Amino acid sequence: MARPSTPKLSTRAIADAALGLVDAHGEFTLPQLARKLSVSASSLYNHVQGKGEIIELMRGRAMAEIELPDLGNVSWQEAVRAIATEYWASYSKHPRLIPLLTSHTVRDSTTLRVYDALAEALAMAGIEPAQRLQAITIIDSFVLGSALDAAAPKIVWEAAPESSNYFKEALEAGLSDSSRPQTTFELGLSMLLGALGHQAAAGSDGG
Amino acid sequence: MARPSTPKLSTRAIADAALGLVDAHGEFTLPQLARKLSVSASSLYNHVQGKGEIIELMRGRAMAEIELPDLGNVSWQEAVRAIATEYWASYSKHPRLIPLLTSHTVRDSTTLRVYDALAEALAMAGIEPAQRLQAITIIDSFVLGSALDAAAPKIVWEAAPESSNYFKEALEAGLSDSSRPQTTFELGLSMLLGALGHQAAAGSDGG
DNA sequence: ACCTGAACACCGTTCAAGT
DNA sequence: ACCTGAACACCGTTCAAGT
Repeated sequence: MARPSTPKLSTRAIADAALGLVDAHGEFTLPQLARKLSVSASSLYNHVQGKGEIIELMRGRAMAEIELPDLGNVSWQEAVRAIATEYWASYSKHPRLIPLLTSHTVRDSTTLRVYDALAEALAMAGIEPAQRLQAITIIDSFVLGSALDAAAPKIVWEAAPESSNYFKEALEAGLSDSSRPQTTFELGLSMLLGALGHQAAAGSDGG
Repeated sequence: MARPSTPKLSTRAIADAALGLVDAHGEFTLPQLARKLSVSASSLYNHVQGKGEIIELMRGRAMAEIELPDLGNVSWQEAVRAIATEYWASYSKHPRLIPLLTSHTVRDSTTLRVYDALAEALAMAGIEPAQRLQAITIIDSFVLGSALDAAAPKIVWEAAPESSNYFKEALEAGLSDSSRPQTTFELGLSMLLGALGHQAAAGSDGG
């Protein structure tokens, strides 16, 4: 019963099973993963270099869900908005995956195509290369931070007995809404888009 | 040689030693930490509940470096800018700590006072409680994401052989500058502050 | 090529024993 | 109260052995 005629494992199956564990428990170990796949832990090494590669496979699975807009049909602002929102949503579907991703360098092509699309939309807006990199970085930071913020069993929204009234009344006013993460993300994104619009307009005036 | 007359350990010493390991290696183990403190691993448990508490102690050490502005002397926008910049800077001093923090709930009072100060500055601007919580969340997300972005041996700035020209020329235009993370953060923060200013003005008009 | 089981060095945590 | 060393269950990874 050493080598089966049809393989029991594949990188796809490994990634999906691992993602299931992370969604459920916030972490995963190779013995857990192997058990879930009805296989021994050492078998995983026939398909994968180690635990790190499994994390990169999960990133790919999450990013694969992103559908990019057709850049020919919409304004650049709508394009950037759509890309950023898809990006945020795919992170938010697997919030507990994010902490695992942040300590790893990315080289995943599925992720890079999102940056490509962003760059193209910003170029459409007439934003010059140097400002374009800054804009991408700012949007990326906000998306990642927002997804993290939505992910973490958050601070602030639970315990602040000795806090100022300014903070407490803000908490009380904002708590109950379950769609808060989404609407807050969209508001912040609109702020950035508005500012990028001004910058693009000023650039085409002056330069 | 069991109990020394003067204790060899303290939570402060443990946190500082752990922070040194994380800064240097991006992670830490209890045996490593114990060795650095010339102590056995089990001794740590006389001062600390476990590894998780050590992470929280490190968060406190990082946040303790934040100096909050005197809110009486500056405009609310300058106050928010100063708070957010200090916050970002203290994360950025220990970039490799961030991934460890993101999977933990916060209850650290040193961190909460930063939110208090932010809330007060936004209240000064006349921003109502519900919008105040959104504004705090947006700023927090951007600060955290920007620090992470500056931390990670980043994607994008290395490998994109098959990328679009729009993206490549942005990369080429932006790479060489070593102060890029700081200036990009400040630009994004200004974008958000401008939008918050509009919102505050509109609120005081209408309401 | 692909799975197994034994083995290795390591980890976080507990606990009786010492002063 | 505070440190030690032995012990436990667990982890990631390697590798010879099987088909």
